[in-house]
Amino acid sequence: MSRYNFKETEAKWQAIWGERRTFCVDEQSDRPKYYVLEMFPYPSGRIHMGHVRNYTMGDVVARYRRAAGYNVLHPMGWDAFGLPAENAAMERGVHPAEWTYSNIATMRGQLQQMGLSIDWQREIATCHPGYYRHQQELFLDFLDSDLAYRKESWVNWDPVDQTVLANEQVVDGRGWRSGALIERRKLAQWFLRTTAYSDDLLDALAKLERWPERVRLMQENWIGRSQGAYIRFELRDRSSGKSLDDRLEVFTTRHDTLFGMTFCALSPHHPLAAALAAEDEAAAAFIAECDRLGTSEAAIEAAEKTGYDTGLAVRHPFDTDRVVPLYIANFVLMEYGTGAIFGCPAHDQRDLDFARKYGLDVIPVVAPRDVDPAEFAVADEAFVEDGVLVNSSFLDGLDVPGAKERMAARLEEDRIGEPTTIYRLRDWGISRQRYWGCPIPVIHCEACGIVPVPRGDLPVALPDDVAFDRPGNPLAHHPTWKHVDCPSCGAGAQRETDTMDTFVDSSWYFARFCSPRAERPTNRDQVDYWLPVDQYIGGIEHAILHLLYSRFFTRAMRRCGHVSLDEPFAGLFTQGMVCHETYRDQRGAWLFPNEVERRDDGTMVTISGQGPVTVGRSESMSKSKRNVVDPERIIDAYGADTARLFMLSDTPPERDLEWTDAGVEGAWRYINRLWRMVEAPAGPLAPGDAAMPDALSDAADRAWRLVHKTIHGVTDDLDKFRFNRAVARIRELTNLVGELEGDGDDVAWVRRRGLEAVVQLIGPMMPHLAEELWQRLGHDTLLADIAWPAADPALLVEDTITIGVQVNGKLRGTVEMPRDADRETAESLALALDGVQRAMDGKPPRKVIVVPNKIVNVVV
RNA sequence: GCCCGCUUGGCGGAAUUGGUAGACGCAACGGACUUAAAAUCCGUUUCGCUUCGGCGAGUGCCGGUUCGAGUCCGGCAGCGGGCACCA
Repeated sequence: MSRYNFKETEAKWQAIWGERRTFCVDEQSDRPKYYVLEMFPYPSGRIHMGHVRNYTMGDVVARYRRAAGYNVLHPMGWDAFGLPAENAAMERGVHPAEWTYSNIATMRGQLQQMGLSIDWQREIATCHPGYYRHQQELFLDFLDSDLAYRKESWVNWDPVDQTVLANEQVVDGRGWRSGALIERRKLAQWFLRTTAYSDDLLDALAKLERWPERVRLMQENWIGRSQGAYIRFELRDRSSGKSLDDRLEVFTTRHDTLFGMTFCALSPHHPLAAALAAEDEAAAAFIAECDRLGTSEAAIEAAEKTGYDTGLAVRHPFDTDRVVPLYIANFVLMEYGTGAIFGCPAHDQRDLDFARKYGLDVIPVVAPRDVDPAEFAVADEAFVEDGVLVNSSFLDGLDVPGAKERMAARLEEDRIGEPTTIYRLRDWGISRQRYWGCPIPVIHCEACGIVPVPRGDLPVALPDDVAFDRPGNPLAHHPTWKHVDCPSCGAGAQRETDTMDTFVDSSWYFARFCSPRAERPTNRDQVDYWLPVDQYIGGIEHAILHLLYSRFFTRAMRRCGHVSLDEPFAGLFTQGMVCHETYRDQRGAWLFPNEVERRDDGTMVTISGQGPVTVGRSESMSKSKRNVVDPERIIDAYGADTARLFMLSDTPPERDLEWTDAGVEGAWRYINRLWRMVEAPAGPLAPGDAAMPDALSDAADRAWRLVHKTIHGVTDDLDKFRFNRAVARIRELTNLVGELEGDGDDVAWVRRRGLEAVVQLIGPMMPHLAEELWQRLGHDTLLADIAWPAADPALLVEDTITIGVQVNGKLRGTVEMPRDADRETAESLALALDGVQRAMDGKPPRKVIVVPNKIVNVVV
């Protein structure tokens, strides 16, 4: 018997699929369409295990749907713009384009080695002018539709590198590369009006039934629609008591607690705070201190709450003798509401922490129902639940919702406020002061203002001759690129040098795949045929931003006539990460898994010097911790099918997967076992065209029934993304078929049919091995072109079943009985069991619960 | 800090709608084959006790609902994802 040669076999079938164009799409098909898409990769250099997992899952879905009778679109492309290319340029002097295209070439080869059923004719790269020129057209459409606009906003500015930094690039208030203290700066930036669709993006979540509930929840919270009220307060100078002209407008969701207000606070970026800082050095210093936290909401909210007393006072609108101090506080966000709040420490934990720190009053105005209001006090924990309003004048005695309503009405009556709905969602800032991105196609003219680039002049292409030897945006430094004549008046003008956020690139690539070479961004016939994506697969880390931006983009594209639908992804699956143990040497330096080995006594040592190795817990594979395994090495050593099977076995796809050598070996052993079962079966196989024998022995019948149960179960599992269970079921069937003994016609027939079923069912997971075995079983049609097997419903139900018998809820035995036996039969069979009698200890049954075909529970 | 998840044997996990906890795989141990090793095949394997018939405990922790809870409810802990310029 020949050994399974995976190298030869995998190359052979990849060549055959390629020659026959097996996976190239045909829109003329009369089959129903099915669009399966995995999140396209960033071309970082080489594929990693996360890619292998993602694309294996997608390929299983694509191949399964194809077999199940669908016209499947399964494309691949490259999310090719972004910072790492510029970092490579700076660090190694290689041009971003060269670096990117060379990475793409490498990674394309690696993906092709995986044997994915991808239509490579549709490949796109977002850094290619053939892609981004259409993105520029979309931008111009959005500009025309008032969905794109320019405004000033705050950024993290690195004064040394002369660039804007992402929050993750700001470490302890300093730039990651330069080490310079970062500043907050206001910069004119381009925005997309995501908030135009706040309500729609929120309400439409309910219709995304094939999305994970938690993703919908996260998006709901992200959009953050809340009902509340604006309230305008009179401001006074605290020392003079004089009333000021300016009013302070706050937003609150707890207007019911207005009588518990003991202070007000401004965001450090509130215009009033800026005005105060202009005349008050201490205020300016405080604001500067707040700015050092950067723009990250996480950093701001996790920081200790601090404030600066402005010396101004706020007058209570209904208790007019009361004035409370006005602070500037680091935890008030300018981006949310009005950038100013009133503080009610008794009923908000953050306000309470702040009040305790600055010695402010705490006045409870909502008391729990079961407590005497006179006795009720707030200590370290704010009372945030519903209760009865107290100390609140015209609100006393109401519950929280009632008080909100009454207060809202009163605010409107007195014209000092009104109820409102606000959102946490902000417009999407897409400006990046970087080279390697899609140029924003506008021109700044001194006379005409902002002038869109005429559509006939698109694309606005990136210049190739750029230098990264000085700080700042290379496009801005380029000697000629930005100098153009104004399309409107012809005078000298300047191109916009900002490029787009790479999230823009990935917000419509799924639409471009439908007609990747079209002259316009989309071809309406094609997108109408293929969209929505039936199954989208990617990491949970994209649960909010990428998916929300894509949902927004689809709506915006619809408004501009490029697509006919709102929701791009009908089904979504979010996969877990791939993890590995971490290793460090004596000096604490991280080690790659292939630098260490396990000794017989179980301890780990370095291969080079046999030095001691500390094993850390398993974490998501990352270059920085070196706990990575290169997929190419696994594919070289064991083949793509082994890597694919391992990715699907054992761990449910939504959970994190632990990469282990032992698991890989297990997958490899199974492949060889299947190979042997076909190459050297334990007994004869019936001819391929043999008819079913008239009678089956018990063993053959049992195996034949399992074939059908497995087909049924695996089909259901694949529909529900339970790949690990599907693998387990196929292994069970493999075991039983392998155990079949004898050379009778019935056994020989079931043996053949069993093997064929195993090969067909494992096909989407291990396509190369399956094609090879299918051929060796005597078929001359590609397995990839064979219809998915169907289970015979008659073989799925058993005549006798075994159920558990409990006494007082504890299992005391099992009993076999005919399926759908009546209660009396079940009860008497159950009571007759030795273990049951023993457990009953002579006591009469008080009650016998019989759940047909499930369980009998005797209560004594 | 806020939002969202996850937690079952030595390990990855299975368990339909609340109905026999541990399928399938890994590892370990015992055996067969072999001059030997690898590979392969067979067997054992939740833990504790056991007179070997069984008995008791057990799904992160505490409590509740139920004839019956891994599954439902309340509280807690640990770990992870996201927090708007990484992709």
